[in-house]
Order: sequence, then C-alpha cells, then structure tokens
Amino acid sequence: MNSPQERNGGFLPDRHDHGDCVAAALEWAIAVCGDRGVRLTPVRRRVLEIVWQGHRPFGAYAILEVLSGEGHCPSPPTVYRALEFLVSHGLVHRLPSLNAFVGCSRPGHSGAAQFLLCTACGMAAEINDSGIESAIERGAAAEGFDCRDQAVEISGLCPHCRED
Amino acid sequence: MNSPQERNGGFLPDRHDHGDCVAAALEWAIAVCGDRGVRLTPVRRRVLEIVWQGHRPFGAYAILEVLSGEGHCPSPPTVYRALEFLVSHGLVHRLPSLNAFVGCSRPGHSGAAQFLLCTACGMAAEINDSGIESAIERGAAAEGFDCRDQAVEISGLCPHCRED
DNA sequence: ACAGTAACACTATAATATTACAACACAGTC
DNA sequence: GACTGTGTTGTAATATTATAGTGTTACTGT
Repeated sequence: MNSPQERNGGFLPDRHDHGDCVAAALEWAIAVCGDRGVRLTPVRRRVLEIVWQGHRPFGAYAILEVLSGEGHCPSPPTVYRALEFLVSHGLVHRLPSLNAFVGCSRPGHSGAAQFLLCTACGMAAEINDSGIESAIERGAAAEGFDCRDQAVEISGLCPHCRED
Repeated sequence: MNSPQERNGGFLPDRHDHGDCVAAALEWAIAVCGDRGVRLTPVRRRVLEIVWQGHRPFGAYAILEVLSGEGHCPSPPTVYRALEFLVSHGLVHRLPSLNAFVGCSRPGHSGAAQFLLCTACGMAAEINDSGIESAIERGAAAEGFDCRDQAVEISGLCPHCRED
C-alpha cells in the first residue's frame, strides 16, 4: 500500500482536491491500525478527520469545539487521548511552538519530519529533508549527544504569501 | 567586548564554576542594554539571573516561585514581560517543546541556535551549528519558503547520562 | 455468557499565558 | 523644582492548554 505521501507533502495549490488528502490519510490510518492490532475508534477517527480539515494546525480545544458542534460533546481528556494515540502511531504531529496538531502527510516515512509554518496564512507543510536530519545528527554527535528525537519548526512566509 | 560564548556553550562538566556563567551573562546583558539604550531593570536582571541558575530550562512559574521566596512577589504578567524583554534582546531563549526558558549561551552570535535537551537530567545545551542552519535554509528554499525563524529542539541523552 | 482489557465519560484541577487598566518611575524639557 | 511623555510595573481577572482521578462502557477472546 502507498502512503499519501505523493499527494499531501509540501505547500499545495489553494484549490487541490482536499477530499483526496483526507481520504488518503484515513485509508492509511485504517491500514496502520489493522497492521498493529489497535483500534481506530469513532472518536479517534473523527479527531483525525478534523485535524485533516485543512493543511493547517488545529488546537486541541478547536477540535473539541468542532466535536461539540456535532452533538457529540466530549471533554478535554477524550480529545487529548485521541490525539496522543494518533501521534504515537505517527498519524498526527504535534507542533509545540503552536500548541497545535497537524495531520502527518507522510505517515509511512521512517525519518524525521520538519515543518514549514507560514506566519501569514497559518498553513503548515511537512517536509522530510534527509539533509536537515543528518546535519542535526552530526551536530548532536559532535557534542557527544545521543539524539532520539528532532523537533524542527521553521516559520516564515509560504510561496503564496511571500508574493503579496 | 567578548560574549560569554567560550565559557558557556555545549555540555559543561558538572562542576564548572557556574558563577562565571552567570557573571558573564549579566555583564553581557548590561553591555547590550547600554548599547541599545534600553533598561535592565531590577526585575529583568533578577529574572535573567534566575534563568541562569543552571544550564537547565526554567518555566515562567518556577521563576515566579523563586521571586516569591525572596519577598518580592510579582504576578505572572511581570515575569512574562521580563522574559519577553530578555528574549527580544537575545539574552534568553524560549523552548516551546518544554514551555520553558533558558539563558542564551552565545548572545553575541548572529546565526540560528539549536538546543540539545537531555530527557534524563533535564540539562539543555545550546549549539550554533551553521551546517544545520544552512541545511534548513536549503530545505525551506526548495519549497519556495521564505525562512524567518528556525526552532530546533533535539531531545535525547547528554554525554553524562548516556553512560549510565 | 463471562472475564480481561482497552477506551471513554465526567468532574475537577493543574499549568501556562494574556488582557486590561491603574499606578509609578524615569528622562528630557521648561 | 514642576511638567510631560514614555516606558515599566502592579494588580485583578481571565483565557488557554493540559492532566489527574474515578468510575463506566464497550470490545476481544475464551
């Protein structure tokens, strides 16, 4: 099975078929959960869909608000647990600098991810740049540091906004 | 004037003379504020010293607690304002992944900083690796992204902890 | 059906951060 | 020394993000 990688990475044109992005993410999530014998419950599935509403980070309480608007009105722990599950299975990323979550565009990818965050429009793009990853590993190793996790958040202007 | 760079970077031995680190940071802060015509008021100075108590990130409310223990009992906005001032003048860094602040070891350095965060002992080390910085710039440029700020937080085990 | 486990609901609360406005302090000028 | 404008701090209230603890429900395998 293919990951949604080809379709979802980088900054996409404004009017791409976003339904495809969501469908691909969902399909991938179902496959991953099947493989690992874990459950993509309704709450988890719905949270994943909401996070994927756009290529834009979503706060936990924004997710909660969407769910509340649907009659189903869960409490913060429910949302955080669902997010934790999705993050732990590599389906969603947390962006600490924004206290927000974004769908993983390359769930099949094994390496580290980096994020481009547009300060103008709020768009987020995930890249998986092995040059950045290995530069960080080298930098850490030079200090005798055993690198376990990299969080790289790059803020600036996306291709669309830098023209305006 | 020299920045405290030589003395404070990377992971230092457990028993270095930490008074020197604080003194150097303070001296640098006084010089920077003098140059720019801004004031290193008592609150700001004291917050800077507290952040520099160790090479370890300090939360805003932990700072507040220290200040409270000193009779001088400020409120959250006071601490956040002081931190904002120090961050804006490059004297302190914010670590979003920890919601915490750490003294800048290389306040004179013009390039981007990266942080090595030990998950075992909580130590933080700042590095200024131009290889990482330029790899990120390349990666961003490849997406047509105009990079304004890089936040790189690397978690893992520091040289001391990886031996245990 | 039953036991074991995982997930969820619910209440409360902790931890982090900001808004808004009033009071004060300092620098430069008269 | 008083006047004035700017920047800083004090204070109270509140917003935002995240977790703890307890009990209940739902699914899985036998």
